[in-house]
Amino acid sequence: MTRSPIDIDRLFHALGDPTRRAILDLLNHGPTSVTRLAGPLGITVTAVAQHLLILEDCDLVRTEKIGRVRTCRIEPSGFAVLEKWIKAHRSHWESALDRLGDALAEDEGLG
Amino acid sequence: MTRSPIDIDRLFHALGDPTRRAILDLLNHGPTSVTRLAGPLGITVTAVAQHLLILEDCDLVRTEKIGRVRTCRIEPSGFAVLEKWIKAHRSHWESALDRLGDALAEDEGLG
DNA sequence: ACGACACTGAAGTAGTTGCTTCACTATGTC
DNA sequence: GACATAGTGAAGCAACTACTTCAGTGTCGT
Repeated sequence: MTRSPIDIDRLFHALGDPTRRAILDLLNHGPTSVTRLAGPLGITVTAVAQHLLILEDCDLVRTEKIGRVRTCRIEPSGFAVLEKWIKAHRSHWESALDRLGDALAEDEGLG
Repeated sequence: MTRSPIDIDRLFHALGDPTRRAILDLLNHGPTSVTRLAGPLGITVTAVAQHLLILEDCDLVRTEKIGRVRTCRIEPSGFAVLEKWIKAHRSHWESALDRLGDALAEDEGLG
């Protein structure tokens, strides 16, 4: 339904930050709380909460607050969008490889 | 280990900008010059050159200056790094799907 | 040689980002 | 009820980003 470029824009932007990828790595070991994320990352819970908003916004993470604890976990649908983008572009850079081969065969003639 | 090198950091950051992805889209139609990129993008050649430095830095684009014209083309190796990162992380969010399916089923659209 | 062309380098700027601190609410425990 | 715990909201700040303009440098056509 959402095939706008804004989707992939937010997705790449979210993944472009090392702290956010570190959060994803931590969540790969299983769901955990905001405070338990902040510890190993060496930043405040406020900072983690801000990152989580961004990660949730592009469906890389899903969070659910039960009582006073917000439990965070990996949300696969965001990654699916990423894979879709790559799949859509793979043919192009594969053909770039072919073109390189052609260029090597014909050597020159570009302008 | 899946400890992210600086490589993937620059890669995601490069792809996080819509103008840079637009440059890649233009280059998908074949190699072209800096000036010919600047036109459809509606920005100055200086801005394009700055983007190209970033794209070259993470091997998404390769450029070659012949005479006074710098010819830019898709460089597949950067995309290969991206695919490698995804391949390394896919199992994690697939197991997240399993965990989710085991826990409960909220309605969420996944194509 | 001269001017048009393609690009480069430096410097500046408005807007964004990642993080902080402080004050606050809501929940669990005694 | 009192206190600690878990997280939220607002405001502020230093660093960064994407662009610009202006002044070059090198190259091509005539």
